[in-house]
Amino acid sequence: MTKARKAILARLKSAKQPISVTELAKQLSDFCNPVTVYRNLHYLENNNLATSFVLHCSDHGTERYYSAKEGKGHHHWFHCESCHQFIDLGGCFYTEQMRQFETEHGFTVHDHTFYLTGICEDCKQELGS
Amino acid sequence: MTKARKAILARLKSAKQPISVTELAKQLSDFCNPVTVYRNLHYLENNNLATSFVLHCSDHGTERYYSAKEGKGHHHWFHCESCHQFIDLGGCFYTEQMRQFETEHGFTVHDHTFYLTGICEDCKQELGS
DNA sequence: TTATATTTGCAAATGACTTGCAAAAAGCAG
DNA sequence: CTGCTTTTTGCAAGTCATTTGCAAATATAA
Repeated sequence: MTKARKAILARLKSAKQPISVTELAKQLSDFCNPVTVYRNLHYLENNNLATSFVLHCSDHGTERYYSAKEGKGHHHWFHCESCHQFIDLGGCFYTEQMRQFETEHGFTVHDHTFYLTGICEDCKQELGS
Repeated sequence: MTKARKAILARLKSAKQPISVTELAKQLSDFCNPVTVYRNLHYLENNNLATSFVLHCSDHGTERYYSAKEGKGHHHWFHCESCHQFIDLGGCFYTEQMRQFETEHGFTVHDHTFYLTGICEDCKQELGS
């Protein structure tokens, strides 16, 4: 495992929440090229060391967010469109419902996407709304 | 309302399922410029005549999909990554859960995204899997 | 430690989506 | 209708996330 790869994975782990490629590349800019970040994220995801999802945020547009895969199954998140922090909503609570949809409609689910966007508690206070 | 606008809205209505801007622009290519499609979709969404969401599909990448807003509240969809048809999962079933998350975490939800991707019944048979 | 395979950086491409600007169409007052 | 103001359109060009070709650099294996 190369040092760039190691650094990227380490940053994903320390982040404790999903992080966009743009942000990750910025943070590691002294360390490696953005292209290397993209390529290693693909590598990590293919090798089950990271997961990602695409999220659209009004400030930053549509971006893919990555997090380290460390045992604790699939999670869903709330994203604050003011401070851009994520809040963990806990483990995936849709497995059962997805099974139901599968039998009801006959399709096979390969993936699912769920996330919330809005304003977090702290930002609500700061913005006085 | 201009003829381009009318045509776009008509197509959204006749589609009965979300349609990507790319696809919509292709279908209306004899009729108006893609830029006009983009601009009118923004107009329609701002005026509550259309809704959209961002979906990532392995074949077509990340695109925004639009549908006409005709009374019948917020819906969620399954997207087949083979034939690229959508299957309606019915009205939104997350309102209650979202309220719960809001009180639990103190944030205010502005929007939520949920969709499934996979292979539909018909395509499973055709692909013999 | 040399030969082979993988990874990196750079430059350039892709593709969805946006924007500036001047011409064309739509609305509107008289 | 007709002239005038506002909105919309098309075109060209620009963003921005993400990908790709290629040759140099690094890692891995024999």
